[in-house]
Amino acid sequence: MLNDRKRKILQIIIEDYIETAEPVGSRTIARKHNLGLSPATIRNEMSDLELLGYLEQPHTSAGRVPSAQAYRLYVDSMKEEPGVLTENDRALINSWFKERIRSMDDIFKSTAKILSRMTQNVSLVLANKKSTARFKYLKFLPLSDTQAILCIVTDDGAMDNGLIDIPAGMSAGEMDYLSGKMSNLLEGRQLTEITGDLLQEVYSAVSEDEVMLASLKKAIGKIAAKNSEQKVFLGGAKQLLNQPEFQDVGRVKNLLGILEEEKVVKDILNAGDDSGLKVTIGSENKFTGIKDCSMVQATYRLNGQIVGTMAVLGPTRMEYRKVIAVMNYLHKYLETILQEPK
Amino acid sequence: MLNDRKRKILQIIIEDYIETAEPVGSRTIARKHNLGLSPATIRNEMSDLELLGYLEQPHTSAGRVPSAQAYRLYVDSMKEEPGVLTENDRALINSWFKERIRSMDDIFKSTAKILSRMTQNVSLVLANKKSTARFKYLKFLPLSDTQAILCIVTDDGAMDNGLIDIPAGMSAGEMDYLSGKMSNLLEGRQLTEITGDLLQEVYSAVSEDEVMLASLKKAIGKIAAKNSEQKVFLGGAKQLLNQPEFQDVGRVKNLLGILEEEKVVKDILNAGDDSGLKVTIGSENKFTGIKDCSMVQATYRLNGQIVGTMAVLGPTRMEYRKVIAVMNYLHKYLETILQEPK
DNA sequence: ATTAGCACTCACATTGACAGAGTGCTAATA
DNA sequence: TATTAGCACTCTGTCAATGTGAGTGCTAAT
Repeated sequence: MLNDRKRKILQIIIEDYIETAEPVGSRTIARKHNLGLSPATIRNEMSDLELLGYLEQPHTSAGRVPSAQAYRLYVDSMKEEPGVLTENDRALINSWFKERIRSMDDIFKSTAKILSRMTQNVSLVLANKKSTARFKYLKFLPLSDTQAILCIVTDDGAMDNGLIDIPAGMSAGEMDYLSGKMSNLLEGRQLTEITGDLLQEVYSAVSEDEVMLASLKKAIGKIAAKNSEQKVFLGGAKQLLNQPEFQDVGRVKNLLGILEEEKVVKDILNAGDDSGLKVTIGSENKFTGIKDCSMVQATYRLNGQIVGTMAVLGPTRMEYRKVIAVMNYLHKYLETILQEPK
Repeated sequence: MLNDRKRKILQIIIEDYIETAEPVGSRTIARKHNLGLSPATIRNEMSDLELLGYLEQPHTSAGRVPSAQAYRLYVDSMKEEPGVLTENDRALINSWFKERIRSMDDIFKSTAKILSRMTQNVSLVLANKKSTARFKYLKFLPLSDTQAILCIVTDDGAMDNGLIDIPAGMSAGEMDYLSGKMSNLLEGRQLTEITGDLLQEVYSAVSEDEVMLASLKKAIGKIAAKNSEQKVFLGGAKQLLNQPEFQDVGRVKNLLGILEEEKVVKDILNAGDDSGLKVTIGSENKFTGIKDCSMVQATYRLNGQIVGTMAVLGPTRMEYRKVIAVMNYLHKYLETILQEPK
């Protein structure tokens, strides 16, 4: 469809525009790149490219600007030769992570930070906690005469707890007996499975106290909810202001408003649960408010399970090559980190 | 020091400027407020006020703008008649909280949101988790042949856990014995007290396994660290852009940069651990980067313990009256909410 | 003590001229 | 037939000149 020369010129325009944020003119191209072509020829080609929908003109007698369609082509053709990070950048990432990972949360926080730092754009990281951990056993730890702590241990070694009411005067022995029985009956179930009905069934097989049942239900519900919680980490909102397209305060306000709504951010990130890297350009985005932005998004998994999603959000004029390279590297890096049990 | 008329005029200027963000001129004052004074007289008074340091002139032949000193006076004189929220606003706050409080975190999140909504400024909320809870008992829950879960229960009913290594083949009975002994020896201690030395001492009284001791140390350290963690909640960064003083992108960038550095925000909020409400105006702020802003800050407590700090940060031209009213109300409201155990 | 009047200052908006960068078209050229 | 030189034209951004409006300070009159 596009001959080599057109393709070459288009690429030059895109990369030039990405770099300078200024409409690119024929003369500039001829001067900067040694194509052996006069500005006039280039003009003709550009005219064609505009007709084909790859270029746009902000106004007569301005240079030209790549269209969403052009970026699409650019990004797609990049898939074959993805571009690599410099040794320097990789070292930076490695050392950054080495220094500050203490908890799971730190991993996500660092990811957000690095993404925004290296790409000069906003980063969004969604930590998925939709756990598929299976129930292993539960235990009651006495607290006072009428209260105890419910501990739930899952097969991935995590545990959680909640406060429950117990019949006054229940002995430690009784509690152990109860928990042992229940553990046997519930072992291997998904945590989310242990809802009202199943719990009721199991419980009534071993005890009759209604108060305790009710508080057990409540506590387990809370734990299950917490375990399927999704957490959002943002980074680099301020980088936005370095981008010329966000010199307009209205636009910044718009985007900041979106980023502040945690629910919206979650929706955006959850939408892209595809495999691998996904680039959405301009109006390809389905969410109002970011239709004039581009987003590069990747989902990372552990043993097939989705652990989280990371994304870079910025103007359509984005350094796709660099962004994709960073994401690819981070992606691989994180999967190895997550492999080691923390 | 200031006679009544000067005081009155100064107040008018301050409130007018807070409302319009435009330098206030003598003629405007005469027109808007029925003082029975001609512009010329007002001009003379304004001239005096400028000499006294209460007013500033952006340039000759512009109106005048209140100085930090003027705001100081304004805020101080407000202490006597603090200003109250409208019934409407109070209802708004009440219903907001009623709807979304499920966990402790929700309280802080909501606080941040409301503060920024109602004041049109950035809000910062610091949740203090510097717990003074005392150790109650610990328990080991077997996980595998070489690992167990350490549960630590404190006297406030909270509990925490961590993974530890155990000597291969340790029986449940042995674990119970060990935990019982240690619990007895440690009961009543502050969590942070149980550092290396004390733990070592207690542990060596009951067992000799070095591997287990090491991993115990690590796990308890982690738990103690987590319990003294402080969490920051922000709200309304986008409101900033509605303020005329933040039409300048550079200034926004500056402030956003600060807000993104969690550590800096913590420092700022921790600095004001005074009692009650604290207003810092302009250069009264000790932190570079917000020296051209004002901050209203309140610390809330529960049984004398500091639970958190909330603050509103904005331009020196801030609706102090409203902000203070909101903070006062929230402050009281939160203390009653926090009273009820969650 | 207050005020009317006046000269003066400064920011800001408007206008017009002009340079710079770019385009499209046509005719000449390889 | 593809390329290019040349030219007229268009649009933006900048700069200087100018006028307007809001405000001040001072002086003299009330």
